[in-house]
Amino acid sequence: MHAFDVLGDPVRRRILELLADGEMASGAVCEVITAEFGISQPGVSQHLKVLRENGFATVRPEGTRRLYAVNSEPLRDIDEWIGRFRRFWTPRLDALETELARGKRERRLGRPKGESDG
Amino acid sequence: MHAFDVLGDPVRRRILELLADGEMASGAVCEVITAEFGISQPGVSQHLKVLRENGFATVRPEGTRRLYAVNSEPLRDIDEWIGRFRRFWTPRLDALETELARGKRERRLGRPKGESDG
DNA sequence: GGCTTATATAAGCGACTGCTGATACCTTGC
DNA sequence: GCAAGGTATCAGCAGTCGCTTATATAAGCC
Repeated sequence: MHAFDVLGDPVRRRILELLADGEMASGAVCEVITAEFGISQPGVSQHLKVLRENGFATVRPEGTRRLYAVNSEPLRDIDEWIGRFRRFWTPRLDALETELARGKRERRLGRPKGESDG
Repeated sequence: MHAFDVLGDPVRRRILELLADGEMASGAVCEVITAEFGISQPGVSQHLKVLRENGFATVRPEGTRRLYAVNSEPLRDIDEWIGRFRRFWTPRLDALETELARGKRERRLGRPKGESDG
């Protein structure tokens, strides 16, 4: 499943918003989602599974609970894809932001300047 | 259809990449997509329709041709949603980028400082 | 008008997704 | 061991999406 497909579902987007504020147990996520979307516990669990299997979330067991947290890598990939279009709404800041983005990428990947992504 | 659903399809993402380089006629898009994905002309036309109807592309007739171009608004919306998670991969530049983003939003919306998005 | 080119729409079908109810799994505490 | 709470998985079904073939629309040219 492609990252954009994962974010195509409003329930999954909402779960990520919840996790953005910090770790949450499956049950806590379930309470909120059940209230807001009216879907069942298995439904929520399946969405958590999709997030897990596509790298958007990590799990950590704690007793009988399972604590979920955001894993930002796929979101970063999406951000980079969107970056291709950013010049459409920030024509002036283009150069600065390209520089910032390049700096970030290099810090992350430990790569020398001037190598392309391919 | 939600913006993320629109981008969930690889064909539509590719079409947007093509349009990012400038206006293109339906037929020209069709040639590339047909070659790369092996789908028919109506298939491509249907994807263009989805992009149109969801505000990702605009059309301009020119003779018998129809010239498509990127409309960046929905992409900008996605960018703002992703922005909520940007601190996960750029913790240090957070403040600077928040400032940049705020500046952009105000320039775009003509709004005074301090009003929230809701 | 009639033919050609460029593009869009319609109808129908298969595949996939997301939901539910039922059930299995795993950890804790008695 | 057994019961209970917390969570994940299974089976099945309905709705949606994307594809194809066939057809319609519209502009240009003779």
